[in-house]
Amino acid sequence: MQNNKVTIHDIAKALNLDSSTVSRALNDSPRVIQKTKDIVLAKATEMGYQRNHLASSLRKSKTNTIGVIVPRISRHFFSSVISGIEETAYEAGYTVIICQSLEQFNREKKIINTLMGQRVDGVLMSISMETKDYKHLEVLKKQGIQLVFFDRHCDIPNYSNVLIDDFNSGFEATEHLILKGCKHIAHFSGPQNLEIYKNRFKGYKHALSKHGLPFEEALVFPSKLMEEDGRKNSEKLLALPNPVDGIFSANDVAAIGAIKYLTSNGVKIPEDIAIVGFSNEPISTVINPALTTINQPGIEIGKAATALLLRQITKENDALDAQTIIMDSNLIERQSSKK
Amino acid sequence: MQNNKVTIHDIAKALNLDSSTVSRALNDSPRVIQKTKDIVLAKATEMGYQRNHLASSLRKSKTNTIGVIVPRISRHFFSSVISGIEETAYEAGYTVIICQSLEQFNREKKIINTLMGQRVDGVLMSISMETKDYKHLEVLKKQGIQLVFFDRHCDIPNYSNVLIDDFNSGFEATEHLILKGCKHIAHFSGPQNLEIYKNRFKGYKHALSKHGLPFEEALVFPSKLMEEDGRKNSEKLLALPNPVDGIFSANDVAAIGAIKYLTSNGVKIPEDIAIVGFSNEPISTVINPALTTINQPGIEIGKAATALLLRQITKENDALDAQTIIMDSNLIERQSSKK
DNA sequence: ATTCAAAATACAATCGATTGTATTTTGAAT
DNA sequence: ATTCAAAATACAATCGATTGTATTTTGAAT
Repeated sequence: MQNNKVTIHDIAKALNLDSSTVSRALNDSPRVIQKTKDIVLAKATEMGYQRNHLASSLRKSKTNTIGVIVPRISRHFFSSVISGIEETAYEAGYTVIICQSLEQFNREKKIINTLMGQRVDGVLMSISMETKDYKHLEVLKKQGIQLVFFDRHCDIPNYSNVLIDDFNSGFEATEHLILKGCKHIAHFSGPQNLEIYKNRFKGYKHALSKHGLPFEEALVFPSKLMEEDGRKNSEKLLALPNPVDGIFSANDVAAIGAIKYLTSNGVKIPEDIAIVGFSNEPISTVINPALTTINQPGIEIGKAATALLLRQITKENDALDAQTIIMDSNLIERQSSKK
Repeated sequence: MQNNKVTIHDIAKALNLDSSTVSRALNDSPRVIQKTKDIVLAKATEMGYQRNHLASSLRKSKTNTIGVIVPRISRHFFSSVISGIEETAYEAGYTVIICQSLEQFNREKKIINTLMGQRVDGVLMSISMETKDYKHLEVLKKQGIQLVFFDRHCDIPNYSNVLIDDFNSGFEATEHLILKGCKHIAHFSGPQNLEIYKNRFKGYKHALSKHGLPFEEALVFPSKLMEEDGRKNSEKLLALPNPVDGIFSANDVAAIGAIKYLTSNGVKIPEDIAIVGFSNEPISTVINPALTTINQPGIEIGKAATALLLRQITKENDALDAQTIIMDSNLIERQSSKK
């Protein structure tokens, strides 16, 4: 009928006990006899008691809540990371608050503030494309809130990371194209303030140099890697005097844009231009031709990042050093590069 | 250096004021003179004060937090609804906690419990495919927590909903196939405990009867509408004595599975079999042939559901009746049905 | 029956912010 | 200078759970 807000005091009154005993009984404390625990538990269930998480957290100054910030949850890679995070967090009795920065620096800052106000015990994040300034992250750390980056990290000391080897994956993607016989390989690069895109780019350059191919600035197309960027880059690329025969795109979405534009303009993929993407988004298997890409183990990254964060949260002294965990990634060959 | 946990008491001490005055100053109360407000605000900023949301919510018994439960965030429809929810909630000063049931009834129940423990002010949800029992939702309501369904609702009285007209959309999808000349139209149906799938199915039947086509039980393929289900249904469907020339799938994912299976088995789409999906997932534009589908305005549904929930939360008397809002949906014609 | 350590439970303070009521300060009017 | 209502600020209780300390109860040993 009415607002059913049962507290431990109500249970205590009903049983002629003190609220402290009820609290200890509900928390299975050794200081309360089993018989009392049974009685309290039965009464709590009967009265529909729900522990007030706010009051409990306030008193313990521990919320058992972690915040997660991703650029956008609609990216399959991020939603699979989140699934991994939830699984590990849930097993450890933690609640997860998921937030999207939508690639906007201002939203990222506001989210950090909200999460601090909510007194989360820790934060897992992948920074936005616009993030170049890290003051908001230092504030977090100063508040004693643990922070672990996954995928899109910051190259600053004393922060923990769970990553894949972007340099090596970029290298692998590019070398794959070279081994397929490509000689003029373009690169769709992402914002260079993000380490991941910087490293994929470096891997590309390294593969060229290892195989004696010249690096040409004109073959590098920087963008935010949206589908539209993939189309526009492809248009420019077709206008180059020296025809391109391979593309390594720093993500799948831009690669998809390229495939759509190129095929509808009569370019044969992979015969004329072979393409490799990055992330193994589900659409990479649906597009025709299917897209060769680098698989990132999202769920495992989420689990590892959460496990690391929880270790940092529950350690007694704050002496646990920052660490970086590198997860395995691998190239999946599909039609778009099968020459 | 150390845990920077500034409270209103610290500010009060530093300024030789009472904490109540500091609290009122920070909340811009008319009971505090502007000069004092300025001083307090400056000091709060200087000391790096962050309001403790837990303490504030506990005292006010209002968290300004809403919980969102979706089957899975990786479905584009749901992530777009979430974007709409976040936008409206954020503008109104609410924080959003996003949870995934992963289509599991047990997870849904646990999530409801967690959200009650977190003392959310309201919940927006789309139920899981396994949900047939609504006791956990009644508990929510008894606790005085407002609930609004979107998309996957329950057909029980006194709950608010934001929906599209699934019956009519199912009708439109099927009639579209009929107008394209299809005579033997199969239906990939979803779990019939969910109203949306029941209504899409009803729409399908209505279209058949309106156009004088017989309804055949053998042409209905019930499943959980995963990609694999689409493949398996297609396999069975090809084995039917009377060849099918059209498919209305209750979601895009199963339709994609069908397109993949059928095209790789030499069936021409749309010439041999025309296909219509449901939801307008992004992959429906990437698949070849592109999939005709029903567009659901995710962002608008999210906004409308949140606005309705907030109205219910902030109304004084609990006399606001439950209401159902129907949002516009429309058929998008693509290659998969262009005969 | 009495003693007394151990076991069980009660008391009371606390987490940090809010808010109704009480007190002090301000400054215009005399 | 005094008065006094209005303005500003202080006092104290409170939200609900937790936890260190104090008190009561239990039951074995005498």
